[in-house]
Order: sequence, then structure tokens, then C-alpha cells
Amino acid sequence: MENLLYKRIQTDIKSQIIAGIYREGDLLPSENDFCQLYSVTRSTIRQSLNALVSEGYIDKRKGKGSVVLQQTRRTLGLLTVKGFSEVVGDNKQPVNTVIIDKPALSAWEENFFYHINEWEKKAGCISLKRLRCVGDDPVMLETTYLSNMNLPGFCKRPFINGSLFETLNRQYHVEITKVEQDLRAVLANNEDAGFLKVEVGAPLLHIYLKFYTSREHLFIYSSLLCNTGKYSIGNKL
Amino acid sequence: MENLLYKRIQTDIKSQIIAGIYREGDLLPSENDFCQLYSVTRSTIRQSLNALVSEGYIDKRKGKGSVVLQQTRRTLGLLTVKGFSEVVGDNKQPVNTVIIDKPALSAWEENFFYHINEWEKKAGCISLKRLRCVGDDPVMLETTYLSNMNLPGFCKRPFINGSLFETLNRQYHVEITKVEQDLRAVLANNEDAGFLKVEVGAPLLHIYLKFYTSREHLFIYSSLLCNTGKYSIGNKL
DNA sequence: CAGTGGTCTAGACCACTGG
DNA sequence: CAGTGGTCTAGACCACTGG
Repeated sequence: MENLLYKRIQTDIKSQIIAGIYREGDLLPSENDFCQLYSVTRSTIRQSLNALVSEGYIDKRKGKGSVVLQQTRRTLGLLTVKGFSEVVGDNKQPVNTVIIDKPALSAWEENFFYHINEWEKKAGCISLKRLRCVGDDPVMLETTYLSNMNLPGFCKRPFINGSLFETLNRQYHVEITKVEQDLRAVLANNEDAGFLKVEVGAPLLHIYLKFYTSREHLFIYSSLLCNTGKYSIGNKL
Repeated sequence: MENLLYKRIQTDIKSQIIAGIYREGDLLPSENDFCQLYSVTRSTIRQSLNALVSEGYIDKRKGKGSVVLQQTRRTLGLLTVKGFSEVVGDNKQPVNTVIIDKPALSAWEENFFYHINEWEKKAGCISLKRLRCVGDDPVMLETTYLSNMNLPGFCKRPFINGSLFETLNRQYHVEITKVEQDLRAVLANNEDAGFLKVEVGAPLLHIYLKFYTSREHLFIYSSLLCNTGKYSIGNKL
């Protein structure tokens, strides 16, 4: 286990947030309360809480206390990590996801768009294909690939709240640590045009993503094809 | 001025890094040295140094010291903030910039792609247009707009190292604090196709950027048109 | 080995939030 | 007004780096 005081306290409080013991909008116990609770000084508690701030779990307000943040606002400020709905430049309409290919285990494609290491090859590839819609408009065609790196039952159970990242986080304790993006503009081919309801030859935004995780040798790859005609793809940093 | 001890020390050390008194790769004085130098305790110095770590100026190595980082690696991990050359997915070929329209003061365009506030309108708009090339290949057509918010001599002098951001930072002490991106795929029109040497109707990546700065009411807007046929646009977070 | 940054204790004073 | 987080002092012990 962790042998540092502040790390132990940090993961302890984090677990309680994830478990829902402290809920979104709640005030955490004050720093002085925590001092008594864990029998440590305020500096140590402050180290734990500040780490939780930079991880995005809480926000501190002077004179008031530490507020528990929305779970979806966590992690990196990037495409799809935040969830599809926050990325599309319209938040009035409901967002729907249509699963085209359910998660299934197979071999990795030849000439995969990123380099795959030996461990990933041995573990095999789980892939799934989803169509993201705003109202009735199909907007994004997403194919996701990840290695089957000790993820029992992954293909059998549905995602928590329909979210891949939430499922990985809660069910398998996997967190995203880093992201690489690769952007291109392309013309729609026959198949993509069909899914996205655009004409063949329409311009599409093509994004390759590689997510690094807290689990060794587990990476997540996504290929996103976006129809940006009606909705653009936003991104704040 | 700043009235917090650790803030004053932080900006003091930062200035010395920017001024080149501490250079890239140098070890800063140790935390204990700084304690004596500024007559404060180590906690205060550590607060200053940790702030500089998260601003990307230095890196701390246990048992060794604080290392001054490369100036270009600073600021946000995003497009063009890093400089064009780091963004394009090829670092073997030399990168060139052709200035199409030099910086010049004018009125803001009607129907500008972002909302402009009253202060920006009053100050007037400085705009410039540049073509970014890898070797001889034109890759990115960039039009930049900023309000003339107390930037004397901006249109007359050339940029430091050809970089807008470096010039703003060193000459005017303006730093980028936040970025918003908006991505689209479009088809090349006549004019853009000419500059980028592609056929009319070729797919282009269109990026709108809004940079927030440390100076009140000063924002920087960029419109980027990218030919991603040969070079894709990369992005690490 | 001396020197470094990382962790932790035990205090103090302050400006700010909200009743 | 009592309680909060932000800043700051003055110490201590540790694991790690590099000669």
C-alpha cells in the first residue's frame, strides 16, 4: 500500500467521493476536522486536499470549505475524456449513442494506426464502434480499441452510464493519465457517409486518439470521424 | 505590487529565468539557499518553486535540485502555443513562415467569428496573415487578430525569433492563460487552395482559436486552415 | 559522503464567507 | 460572529543524487 501519510489520506477521501459518501456539491469536513480525524497536522491534510484539487475531485473556496465536484468534469480537459456531450458545440439538445458494434475480442488489425507493443499484441484487441448523435443528427462515428489487459467481463457487461471511461475507472480502477491527438481533414467515403448521413465527398474531421492509462501496457485508441457541418468540436484548456 | 511573500519570490525568480540569468538546463540555487537569500522559511520557498513547476518554468529532481526548462516547452500544451514546428507531425524538415500580410491596425471585421467586447472594439484590431511551410510545402494558413490593448510599436518591429507569443511575453509581459479551440472540416475555396497549393474542394482542417491572456481585455484570435494531406496536426496533453 | 528535495509536526495570524 | 481556507514561521527526519 501507500506508505506516505498524505497519499493514504488522499486516496481515502477520493474513494469516499467515488463511492458517493461525499456527493457532488457537498462540503467536505473542514481541514481542521480532517486533522483530528486522521491525527495529522494541517499541512499534511492540505497536501492531500491540494492533490485532490489538481486531480479535479474538489474545489476549495476560501472562508467556506472544499466542495465536491461533478464526477464528469474530472480528468483531462480533452475530447471524449469529458464525454461527448460536453464537446459538441450545442448543449440544448439531448445526446444519444447508438452502438453499431458491441465490444468484442479479436486480433489487432494489420497496419494499425498506432504502434502496438508485444504485451498489447498478446493480450488481444477489444474493439467497439459507436455512433454519437445530437438529437436525431448523427455527428460522430467512433471506433475504439483497447488491449484486453486484465479486464474480466468487459465485453459482457454494459457500460456504467454508457461511459467507457467511467466503467474503466469504477470497475477496473483504470485512470487516464495522458492523451495524444492527431487531426486530419478527409472526404467522406461510402460507408462513413451512410452512417453520418452526409454526401460522399463531404469534408469530415478525422481524429486519432491515444490514451495512456494508470495500468501498465493498457492504452486506449480511438478513431473519430466527425461531421462538423452543423456542430463544431470545441475544446477548452 | 504583489503583497504575498511567495508570489513576490515566484515572480522574482521567473523574471530571472525569462531574462536569461538562469538558463535552460541550469540548476537553480537550492531551497535552503533561497531561504537565506530571501530570509523566509523553506515552506514559503517551496510554495514559490511549486508554482513555477506548474507554470512549466522549472522541474524539480529529488536529491538534485530544480532544473530550468526550455522556454518553448512552457505554457499550455496546445497548438501554436508551442510553436508551429512542434505541432506538425514531422520534425526532420525545416519550418518556414511566409508573411502574407504584415501586422496592421484596422477596424474589427463585421460578423467576427468570436464575440468582441466594447474595450476590444475601441482599441481597434491588429491583424496579420502568415503561411506556415514544412520545407517547400505550404501546410497552414494562419490569420491572427488581437486588440491594440496598449501594445506600442507592435506593428513596427519584427517578432522575436519570429514568434508572436515570445514577443508578447518578453516585450509586453503578456502571458497566455487559457485557450479555446473550435474544430471543423471544410472544403478549400479558390483563395485558400492557391495559398496551400491544393485543389479547390480538397478537405482542410479549420481551427478557430481564442487565447486568453494575463492582460485585461486582451484576447488573441486565430483562424487556421490546415492541409493535413501530408502532415497531420499533433497534440499531446 | 554532504547536499538535495519530499514529508511531516506544531504552532500563528489573516481575509473572507455566511448566518 | 465563529469557522473557513491561505499564508508563514521554525523546526525535524528521510530517501535520493552524485562525487
